[in-house]
Amino acid sequence: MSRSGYTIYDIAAEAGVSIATVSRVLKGDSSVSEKTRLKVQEVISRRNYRPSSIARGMTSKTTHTLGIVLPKLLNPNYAMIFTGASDGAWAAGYSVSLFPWRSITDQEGNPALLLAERRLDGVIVCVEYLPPHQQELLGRSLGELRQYMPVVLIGCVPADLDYPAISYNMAEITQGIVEELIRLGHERIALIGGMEEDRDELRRDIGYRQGLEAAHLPFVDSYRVWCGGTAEDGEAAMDRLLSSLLPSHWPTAVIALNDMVAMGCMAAARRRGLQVPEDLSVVGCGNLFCAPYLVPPLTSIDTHQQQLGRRAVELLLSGEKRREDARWEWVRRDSCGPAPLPKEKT
Amino acid sequence: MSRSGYTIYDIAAEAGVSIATVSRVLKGDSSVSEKTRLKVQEVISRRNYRPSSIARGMTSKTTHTLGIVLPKLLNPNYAMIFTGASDGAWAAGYSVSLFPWRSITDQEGNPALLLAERRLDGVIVCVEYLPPHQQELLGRSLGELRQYMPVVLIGCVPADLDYPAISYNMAEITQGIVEELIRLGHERIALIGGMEEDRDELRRDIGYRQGLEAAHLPFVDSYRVWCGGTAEDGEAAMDRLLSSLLPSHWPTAVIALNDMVAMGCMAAARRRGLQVPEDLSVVGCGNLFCAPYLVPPLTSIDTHQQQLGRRAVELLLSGEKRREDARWEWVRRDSCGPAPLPKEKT
DNA sequence: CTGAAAGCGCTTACAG
DNA sequence: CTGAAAGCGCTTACAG
Repeated sequence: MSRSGYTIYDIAAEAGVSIATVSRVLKGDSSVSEKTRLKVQEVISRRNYRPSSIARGMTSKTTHTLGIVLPKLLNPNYAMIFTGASDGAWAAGYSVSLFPWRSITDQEGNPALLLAERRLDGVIVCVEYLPPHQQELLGRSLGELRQYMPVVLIGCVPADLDYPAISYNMAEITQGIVEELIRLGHERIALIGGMEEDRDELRRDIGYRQGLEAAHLPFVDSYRVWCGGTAEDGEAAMDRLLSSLLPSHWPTAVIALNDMVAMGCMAAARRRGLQVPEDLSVVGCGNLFCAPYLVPPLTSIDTHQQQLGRRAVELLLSGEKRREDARWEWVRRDSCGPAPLPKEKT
Repeated sequence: MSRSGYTIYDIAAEAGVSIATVSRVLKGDSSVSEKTRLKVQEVISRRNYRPSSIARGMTSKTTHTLGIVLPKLLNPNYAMIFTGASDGAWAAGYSVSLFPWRSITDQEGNPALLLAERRLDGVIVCVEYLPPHQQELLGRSLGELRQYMPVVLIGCVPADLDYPAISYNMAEITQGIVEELIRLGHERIALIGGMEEDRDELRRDIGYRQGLEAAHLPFVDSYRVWCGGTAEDGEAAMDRLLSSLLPSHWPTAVIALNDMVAMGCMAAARRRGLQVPEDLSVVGCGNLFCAPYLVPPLTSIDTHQQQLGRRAVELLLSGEKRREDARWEWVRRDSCGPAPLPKEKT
C-alpha cells in the first residue's frame, strides 16, 4: 500500500489486458466484452484503483475544480457564499478551492500567478473592499486570469470590469433603507461603517444622501461615521458618535454596515441607556444566523449570499456572459420601529 | 487570447529555444546563460505565460492542493477551521479544496471516489456527528483514501481510527464545565444538545454524569435533553424542558451543545421570564464572534478552531504520525454566575 | 550552456 | 472487441 497508489498499468498488467481496455472499462465504454469487463472490474475493485483525475485532465483539459477568491472566510457572509458555491459545484461534479484575496492582488511576484497555474475550470472572484491602489492591479490580474480560465465576479462589482457578474449596489440598498426609516418617521438617521475611500458601488453614503435629499432632510456630517466591519468597530464608532453629540441630537435610527457592526451599535447604545427600538432603531445587513437571537432581534437586509454563490457557479459553468443584480430583501424584526415622539430633555 | 492559454511550446518557439530551456528559466536554473534567460523571460512576461501546475504535477506527483472534508461550512465553527487550514496551507504554497461530508460517506458509487481521484497532497477530515451506520463506511473510505494521500483527522475522532489526529473529547470538556458549575453552587444542571446515538467521544452526557457523580449529585433524566445544533433546536429543547417541570424544579444552569443552541436556550428562558444569569446560568461552546454581543454576553468554551485547522495542515505537511489533544479554554462572560439562593415559590 | 528524448498516467483516434 | 501509438504540457536525466 504505497502512498502513490496504483496506475492504469498495474491494473492492466494484473488483468492481462492493455491500458486502453482498462481505460474503456473505466469510462463505461460498451464496446468492451462482458467477460473482459468483469475481469478488469474485479481487479479495479480489489485494488481500490482510482484513476488520476490529474492525468485525465491532461487530455480533457479539465480539472473539475473551481476556484473562489474571498476577502475572508471568517466573515459568515463569505462562508455563506462559499457554501452556496460549493453545493452548486458539487452537484455538477466539481469541487471548489479557496484562494485568499491576496492571491489575486499581491504585488510580490506575479499577481494571479498561482490561480492561473492551477488551470481551474473557472474562478469566482468576490470583489468588495478594494483599496484605490489595488484597483488597477485587480484589473490586470483578472485579465491575465481570463487567459486561462473563465471568470465570474460577485459582490460590489465595479461597473468598468467587463466580466460576467452578479453585483449588488450598496448605495441603492442603503437608499431603500433610508426611505423606509423616513417612512417610519425618523429624521435623525445615522450611517455607520464603510471607508471614505471606498468605490462608489460600496459607498452606502451615496444612497444615504440621496434618500435624505429626496425627503428634503438635511445631511448632517456627524451622523456619518466611517468604520471597519467588525462588532468592535461598530461599538467604537457608535460610541464616538454618541459622545460627539448632545443627547437631544442623538440619532433615532442607525444603518449599520453589516450585522456585526449593528451588534456593536446596539451594545454601545445599551451602555448609554438607550432602548432599542424605543429610542433607537437599528438596521443591519447580511441577516446572519444570530440576528434573530440578539436582544432585541435585529432587523436586517438579507442579501441571499448562499444563492449568490450558487448562481455564480451556474454562470461559470454555463458560460453565460451576462451581468445580473443580486437579490436583497428586508427582514423585519424588533430592532427597528417608528421614530420616538419628541420628548423633553432631562 | 484563447481560453487555453499558451504552452511551453509556444514560448519556446517564440523565443527560438527548446522547451527544456524554457523549463529551466521557469525554475530559475542558473545554468541558463544570461542572454537566453532574458530573451525567454521577455516572451514569458509579454505573453503572461503561466506554466500549468497540472502538467508539472505529472512528473512531481504533487498538486499543491490539500482537501478538507467538513460536515458543513455554514456552521461558523467549521468556517474557522477552514480559515485556519487555508492560512496555513497558503503560507506553505498550497491551496485547499472543500469537500462535503457526503463525499466520504456516500453510499452511491464508490465512496471517497472523487477525493482519491483528485490526487491531493493530503486531506483533513473533520469527524463529528456520525450516524452509527456510517461508522464502518467511514473506516473503509479513509483506508482507501490513505492509499492515495496522507490523511489527518480532526474533531471528535474515534479512538479506533489509527490516523494522525487532533481530537477533542466532549465528555471531558463537559465534565470540566459541570465541575465548575457545581463550584458556583449549582445543583440542578441541564445538558442540552447532542444525539442519543452519538459516539462516546461526542457524548457530553458521559462527562456530565461523571461530573455529577463525583459531587454526589443525582442524575435527573429530564435534565438531559437531546437536540440538534441550531439555535432553533436549542430554543425548542429548552422550551420542552421548562414545560415538563414545575418552576421550582427548573434548572439553575444549562450546558448547551454549542453557542447557537445556547442562544436558543437564552431566548426560551427569557420568554419564560427567567433572568440570565440571576435565575439561570448558560454556558455555550465554540466562542463564536457573536457570543460577547448576546444579552447577557455568553460564557463559552473556546475550542480554538482556527488554530486546529492550522495545526492539522502542519501535521499533514510534516508527515508526523502523532495524535494530539485539541486545546480548549473557558471564556467567562456574564451569562454564567453563582447559583441563585433558594427562594419561595410564587 | 543547450537540445533531443523519455517519462508522468491517462485518453483517443487508428488499425486490425 | 482489443491493442499499439500518439498526445496532453510539463521535467529531468543524458549527451554534446
